[in-house]
Amino acid sequence: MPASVGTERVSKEVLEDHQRRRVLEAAIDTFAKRGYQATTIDNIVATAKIAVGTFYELFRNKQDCFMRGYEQIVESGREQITEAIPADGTWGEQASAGLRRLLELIEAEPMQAKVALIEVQTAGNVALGRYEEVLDGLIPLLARAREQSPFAEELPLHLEEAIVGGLAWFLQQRVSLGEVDRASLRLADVLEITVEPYLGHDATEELLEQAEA
Amino acid sequence: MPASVGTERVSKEVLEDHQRRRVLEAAIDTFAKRGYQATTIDNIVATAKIAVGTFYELFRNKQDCFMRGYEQIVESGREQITEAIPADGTWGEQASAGLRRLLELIEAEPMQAKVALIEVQTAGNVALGRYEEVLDGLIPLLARAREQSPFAEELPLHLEEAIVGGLAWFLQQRVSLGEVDRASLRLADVLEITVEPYLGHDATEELLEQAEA
Amino acid sequence: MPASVGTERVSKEVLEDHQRRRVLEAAIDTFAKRGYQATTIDNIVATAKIAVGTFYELFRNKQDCFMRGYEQIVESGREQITEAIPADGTWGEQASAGLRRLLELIEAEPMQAKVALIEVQTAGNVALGRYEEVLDGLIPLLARAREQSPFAEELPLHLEEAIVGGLAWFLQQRVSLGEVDRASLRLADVLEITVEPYLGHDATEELLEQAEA
Amino acid sequence: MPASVGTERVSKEVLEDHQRRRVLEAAIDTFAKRGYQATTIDNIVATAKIAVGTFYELFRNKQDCFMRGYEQIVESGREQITEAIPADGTWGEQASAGLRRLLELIEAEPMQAKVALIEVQTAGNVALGRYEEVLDGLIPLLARAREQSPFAEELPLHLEEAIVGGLAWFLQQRVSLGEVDRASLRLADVLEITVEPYLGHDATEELLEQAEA
DNA sequence: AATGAATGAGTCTTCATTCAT
DNA sequence: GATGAATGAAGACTCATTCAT
Repeated sequence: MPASVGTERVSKEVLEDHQRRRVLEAAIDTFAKRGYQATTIDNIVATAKIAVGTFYELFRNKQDCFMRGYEQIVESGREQITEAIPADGTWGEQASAGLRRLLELIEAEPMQAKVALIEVQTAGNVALGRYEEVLDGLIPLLARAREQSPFAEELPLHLEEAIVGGLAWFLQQRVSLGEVDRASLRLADVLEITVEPYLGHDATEELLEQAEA
Repeated sequence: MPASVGTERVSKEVLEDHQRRRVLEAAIDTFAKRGYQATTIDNIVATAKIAVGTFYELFRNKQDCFMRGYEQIVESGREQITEAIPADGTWGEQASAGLRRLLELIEAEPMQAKVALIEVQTAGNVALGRYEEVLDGLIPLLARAREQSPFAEELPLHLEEAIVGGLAWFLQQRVSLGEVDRASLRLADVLEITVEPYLGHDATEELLEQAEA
Repeated sequence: MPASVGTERVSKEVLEDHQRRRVLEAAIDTFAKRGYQATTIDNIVATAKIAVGTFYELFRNKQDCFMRGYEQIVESGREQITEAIPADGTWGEQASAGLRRLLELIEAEPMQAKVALIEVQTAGNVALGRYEEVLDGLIPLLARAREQSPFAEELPLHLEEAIVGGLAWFLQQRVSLGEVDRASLRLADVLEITVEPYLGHDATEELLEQAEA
Repeated sequence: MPASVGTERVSKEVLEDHQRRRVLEAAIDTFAKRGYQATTIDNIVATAKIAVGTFYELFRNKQDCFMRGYEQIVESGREQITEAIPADGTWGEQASAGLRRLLELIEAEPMQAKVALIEVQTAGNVALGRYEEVLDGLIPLLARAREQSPFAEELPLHLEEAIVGGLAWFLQQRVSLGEVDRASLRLADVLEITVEPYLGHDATEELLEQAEA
């Protein structure tokens, strides 16, 4: 009965995956509210309404749970941002669209944002290392702008690193203050941080007007 | 005997202060080596060669000990950097001199740097909040450059915030990789991140030549 | 439909019995490899390729499973040893044949030997009590030799108890070291422990020659 | 102040040792009453009237606690038995005196006897291994009798092993049934198991009369 | 003033057992 | 009849904090 077995197996894995996702949502909320260190397994299972044993069926331990939650946030964020980026746009248009979607995501899911931007730095060395990896992954995307930059010659060697750090810091500040609404978290500010160094003031203004149209 | 009592009290406080400083050094090393969360009171008192009771005589708890250590690092850093800044220089010269001293401090005391740049973010919300305050304290110092900037009109609203975040990120990366020597942690890179946005490429180059002369 | 029901019931019981036997083999292997305490129900069902629920259909709990495994080993051992004993031999010949078969069984099934001789002592008081019962069951078999012993008058009151303990200890040592091959586990040694006290040195030698012929 | 420091240190270690001994007594009682596996740290600390943390100050874990208890029993037993053995006696007289003292010890401290003879076999592989070592340590003491045995030529190769196992088994049975009084645990039986194989029936009888005189 | 032994609350983690499907 | 997901009780162990000396 290979077909039947196959179906069963798949549905089992799917079910487990589905539940893991559900529990991760609860876990992310808990991590966001209490902080990684202050969160206990009991807190998570109480929020997720599962038994302790079930938690350990789904995750190796608290660290594993956190990391999977982080990866889920990053992955889903990446997907949604990629979706928002027009394939045939200029670099500036793509950056603008992607960042706009990023801000929308933060506004829509501030808990996830808190975990992905703040708690990840407090969740031990593994998490911190992964966080650095994720941010470093943005560097090549930024670097592509150099080709089109009128100031290409003069751009600092570590510009991308500085921009990534600056953007992360800017967002982290807003998120930790709970200022995640459209009015506090403006595309203008974010474009000035990330795009203007490459394209200059005027081109950035134009992108902004385009985006708001 | 008010005078006598006064003297005793002062000398007692002075003594206690002196010991606290000594213990803080040990604590900072321990925090740097093991990470804030993994550090136990026992670890600290073992390194400092004091008794547990004495620790609680000097500090309210681990958090208090960490915060005082952090403040000590920040305070001593601020003093030494202030010392290095020429009172009669231009903003660029002052920034250059201050940052140069900062890099020297990081190279001289990598443990302190690790605590002040990395561990502070993992030591709970109080510490993280204070860290943000300290970084925000740099904003007005940077903002003073706007007056002298040829591009004053075009500078982004949140430029300072982005620069501070970018600088912190850049330094954090180097420190966490242990790359704190002169060759890895170059003044050129740091000036490009912090000064160039205000003064432009050429002026920054000049400052660099000046500094290396 | 009493006949039908009867048939069903019998066949059901037979089936269940068959499966239980199969599972017990897996359980015995697991107990031998991991030790009684370290063995979990999950270990057993994984080895036996059955579901947890099925395990509880077949056994009341881990203890019950172990005890049935132990009884199975003892029963099958008893049967095979009985088979090997010549009905018309002298006591010495019967003892020699039975012990020879015992050593062959240990060599053939070292896992079962480990469970029956070692793990049984660590599986709780019930198991230990049953183990003592089984060994005590050997006492009358040995005691039959008194009638034929030239030293009958002088034989110690508790000779059988001492012999049983001595034999068990000797075998336990070999099994726990994995020395269960013919060369390490010699009939000569075993006969000297069990038979010589009754029949003396020369008669035992003769039995040995007979056995090796 | 080296003397003072020295004194302090010694007294500290002595104190800790003293307490450990006190706790071990409680632990031995608990192990004897509930069995090794069923004994929890909480059981022990409740009986010893100490805090959990104190337990872990004194022992690495339950296993460590048990092993130290076992070693203490063995050591103290060895000392007292050695004391009881006349330096200038024949081997038979020494054996008789030593075994007599052993039986007295078992009667006086049945809890210790239970731990040293029974629970040790259920306390995991390390304990079982050490138990075997201790019993094996008796083999050379027994083997010394061969020199004086009239049947030296005919003695089985593994006689000592069998005697040790037989004696242990005999004692274990009595102890597990609680039959540890003089009437149940008779020197006569023990001498017949251990001495008679070497010296024969009559010499053993004589030793017994001597001992009871 | 300094010490460090003692405390016990708080967590993680395992695993026997149940029961809905 | 078989399955294995879910349960949660139970136990080991850590470590911040106190307090008698």
